[in-house]
Amino acid sequence: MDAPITKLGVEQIAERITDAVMEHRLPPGIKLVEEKLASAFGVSRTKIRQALTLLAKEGLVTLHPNRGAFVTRPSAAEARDLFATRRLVEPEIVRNVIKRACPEDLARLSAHLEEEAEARQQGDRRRIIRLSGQFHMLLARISGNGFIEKLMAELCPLTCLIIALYDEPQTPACPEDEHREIVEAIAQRDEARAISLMLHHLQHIEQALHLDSPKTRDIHWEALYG
Amino acid sequence: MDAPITKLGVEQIAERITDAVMEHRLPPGIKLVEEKLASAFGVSRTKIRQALTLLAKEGLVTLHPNRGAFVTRPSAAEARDLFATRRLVEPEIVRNVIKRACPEDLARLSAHLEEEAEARQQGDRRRIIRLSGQFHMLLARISGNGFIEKLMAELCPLTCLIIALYDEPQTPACPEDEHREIVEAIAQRDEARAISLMLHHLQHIEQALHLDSPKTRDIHWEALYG
DNA sequence: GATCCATATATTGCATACAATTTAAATGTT
DNA sequence: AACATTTAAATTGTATGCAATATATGGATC
Repeated sequence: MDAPITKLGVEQIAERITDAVMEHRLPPGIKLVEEKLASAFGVSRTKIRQALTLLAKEGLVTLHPNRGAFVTRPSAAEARDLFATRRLVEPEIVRNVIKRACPEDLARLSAHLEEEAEARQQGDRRRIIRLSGQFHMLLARISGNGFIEKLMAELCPLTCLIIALYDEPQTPACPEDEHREIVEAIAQRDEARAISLMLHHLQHIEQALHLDSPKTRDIHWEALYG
Repeated sequence: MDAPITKLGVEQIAERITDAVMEHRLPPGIKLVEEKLASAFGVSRTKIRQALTLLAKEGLVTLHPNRGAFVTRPSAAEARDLFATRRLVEPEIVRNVIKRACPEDLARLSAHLEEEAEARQQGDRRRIIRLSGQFHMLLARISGNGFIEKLMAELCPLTCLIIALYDEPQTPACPEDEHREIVEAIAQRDEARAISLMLHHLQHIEQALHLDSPKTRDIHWEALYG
């Protein structure tokens, strides 16, 4: 992907691949050939292999024995389970954020909203999608529960994947400024409102998906290298 | 550990180690030397390494760069976060189990209770601890949400680890027959009662811990090979 | 032209070898 | 004896090589 200043660790490789998936640069179903990744990242296959097993554990990648690693294509059922989980967990995140957020945390949230606004103005759809996911990951981090943070760090990239599969091609990534409203409610310590906004936000994302129509969306190979 | 009939896969190795941790055969803080594990499982270090990175991602193992892999010693704060997460997730599991459990599932739960009773009668404390954890993992599996199942598959072994660190040495693993009561309430489709029992159950486990006294419990090396 | 089979290529799975680093032991000094 | 310093052993981190498997290619047959 680009020239390695210093040798990348397994985690960093996994993170790079995750970012690529979140930005829809790696579409669901695409095969990840170890050798290609190895030369791309300037490391040996051994490390790539470790990164891929990590990503497989996260569910972002699916391993087919003797056949290789593929970016996961979540089923509609899995998509529903994912949103059910997020509806369960994210209200708790909001509660804890309201309890524990210090001024610096709120500043970080504001800064993130700015980034999102910027990406939206520039029409940088890929960055919008990634940042939308990372907003929820940031909230999870601020909430202070490492287990929930880790869970969200898995669910958000998967959500991006689901959007890639089931969303209408040119839908605006995250409906408008719902993130900003959530942050405002948090800043005002209005728990009920913040939770309600969060749940509606999740509902909007899920409703925008076509989880019923099993459109076998294929990979646009030509667009990949266009 | 024992003779490999067929070559073990990475996740099987991770599973074996997880079981050993759940049964308190591998105490928190102990070092896992790659070479030792490799010869024990009859595979090369490459595979062990992959298994360890997996376990590290789960949090069951902590990787110190250039120094090796150690069974995690969860802090009191992490223990509290873990139980907070379980209190959030397990009621949802109970709800879904009541919704979706078919007769075979209930039979499986009964069978598990029998196993637990047997282990308790035999005074096999290690098996009791492992089975107690696996009861919750079984519920999670029956609940049908893969993400929650995976989460519980991480939290339960960690709970065993926390018990090893913070529980009084000879406390009865899981307080009596609370599992049986939960299963009964589930079988009767009594959601409110089942959730209440589950929450009390978790509370009992957590209350039995001494999360305040930071007793630096060391490893009893002599007992390990006694 | 489609289907089957054989061969060749590409890719994965795994163990091993070696360099880098840490830990333990040995030696010397105060 | 306690402490610092050097030397040796053990262990991790990484790349590479080779066998096993899967995929692709190229006829041969119908």
